[in-house]
Amino acid sequence: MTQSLAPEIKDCSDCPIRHRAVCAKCDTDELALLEDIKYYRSFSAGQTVMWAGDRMEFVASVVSGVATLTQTMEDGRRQMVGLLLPSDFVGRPQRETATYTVTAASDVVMCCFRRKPFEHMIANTPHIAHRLLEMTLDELDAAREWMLVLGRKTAREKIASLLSIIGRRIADLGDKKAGQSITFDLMLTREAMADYLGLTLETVSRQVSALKKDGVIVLEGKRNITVPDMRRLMEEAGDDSDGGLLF
Amino acid sequence: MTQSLAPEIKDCSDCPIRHRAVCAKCDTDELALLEDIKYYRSFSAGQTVMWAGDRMEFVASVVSGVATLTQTMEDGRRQMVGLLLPSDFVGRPQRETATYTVTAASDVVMCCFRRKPFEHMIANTPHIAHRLLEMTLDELDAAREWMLVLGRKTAREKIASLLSIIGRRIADLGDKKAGQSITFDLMLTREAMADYLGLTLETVSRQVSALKKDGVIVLEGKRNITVPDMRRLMEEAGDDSDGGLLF
DNA sequence: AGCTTTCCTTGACACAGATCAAATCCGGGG
DNA sequence: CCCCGGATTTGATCTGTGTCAAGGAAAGCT
Repeated sequence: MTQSLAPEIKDCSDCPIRHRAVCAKCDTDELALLEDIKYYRSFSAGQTVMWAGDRMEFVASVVSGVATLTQTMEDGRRQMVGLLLPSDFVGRPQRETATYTVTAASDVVMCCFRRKPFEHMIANTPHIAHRLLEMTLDELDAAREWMLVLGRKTAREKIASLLSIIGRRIADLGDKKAGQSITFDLMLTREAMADYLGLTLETVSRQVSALKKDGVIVLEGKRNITVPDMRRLMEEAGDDSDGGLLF
Repeated sequence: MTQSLAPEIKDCSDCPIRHRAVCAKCDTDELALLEDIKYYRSFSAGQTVMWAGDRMEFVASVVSGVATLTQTMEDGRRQMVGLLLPSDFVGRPQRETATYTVTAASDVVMCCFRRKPFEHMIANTPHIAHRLLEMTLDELDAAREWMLVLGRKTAREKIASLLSIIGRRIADLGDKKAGQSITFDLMLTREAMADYLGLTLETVSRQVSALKKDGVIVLEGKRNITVPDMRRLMEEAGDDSDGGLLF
């Protein structure tokens, strides 16, 4: 539960997210400036990275692992509002306090930037500002896709949507195509899935079982998932199946 | 139903959204450049501004009126994913085709920029790029707040949340404080409200009636709403009532 | 090994909100 | 002033998902 596990990465040129993170467009000189204000931190599964309302000392990129953004109501109802995979950006420049609670869903390594110097760099480094805008627009699109899931899809479609999205992002660099078989580890508990989908964990469990029974997915243990036919999964998600060509 | 109604605004210095829109930070010279690539368009209530999948010829700011962003599933289920009030930005730079359908909920005037030249300006005008980033981050926060509404709130809380958000934005420049009485026109049909909230229009109607019966709101006609006590409304919305100081 | 804890599954039942169906309201056109 | 069509309200019933409850399985600790 301590914050240990010194990561092996030292140099940006070795970094696994070098070409997708907020620094993607930076040239060598700009990277050198970033190196000055960056430091790595590791979090173990379950650990809270940042509490909503806390003063935000840094912004960061997820290097490895999965983290979640959640919002909680006074009576305890909880909704996940963001799922952070490697290369995703955490924190909002220009804001003093965190709006959401950030939690490590698995062991996580983050590349942190001290907030003030990073804000300064945004103002002076168009490559960073533009990349951040691009990433924020992508997140906004993802959030809007999720609003459709939350507002209009059935429980079964919600589960299929979640698996489909995670599957696509995980198999991302593995250049898979729709229709092929994909295997991945789902790094979320049933409860976290429920929080993402606006369901109860019981309903999540039942629907996962149902998708398994119907052969849409194959489970090995509780978390390792194989999708024999991605197109089938996307149909179950209620997505336009023509969308299979995208991503 | 035609696209007419030439707006009276000609010059940016007269513009009602001058200090809140994407151009808020521009200086005189930059505004002059924007004037060259801008033109006004009017849309009457119900008219579609842009279809999802269409080629996007322009991006725009809403000058007056209310527009909606919606997403539709193959079987017709519909979810609103954005509510565009004056000063909000429409369209995504760097993207050829529209992702969402944009519809005028009331009569709307937009300040449109031809897309290509505008993208060029973003690249060369930090004031615009930064303001756009800021606005996009705000929209992302709004989308995430909405995910909590869609995922975890009851029908009554959803209605109260919608009224609370619209009320706050409308009474925005009218420097109202929490606890004061606010009156405004709700420019949405019950169906549009339902699409925003992930409900059916019947449920919307019932819950609006219930809030009225309980004195949380007062109706004059179908659309004109008075909120005697904003704090009460926010409690009904399930929001932390301390949040009443913000906005 | 046995114990504890955490996560997951499954079943029985309740209820919020959906669905189906009618009636009513209201503004605009003739 | 009456008629028409869309928007809204209201009622009756149905159903998907939540809630409550009871086990089961895997993983870590002593």
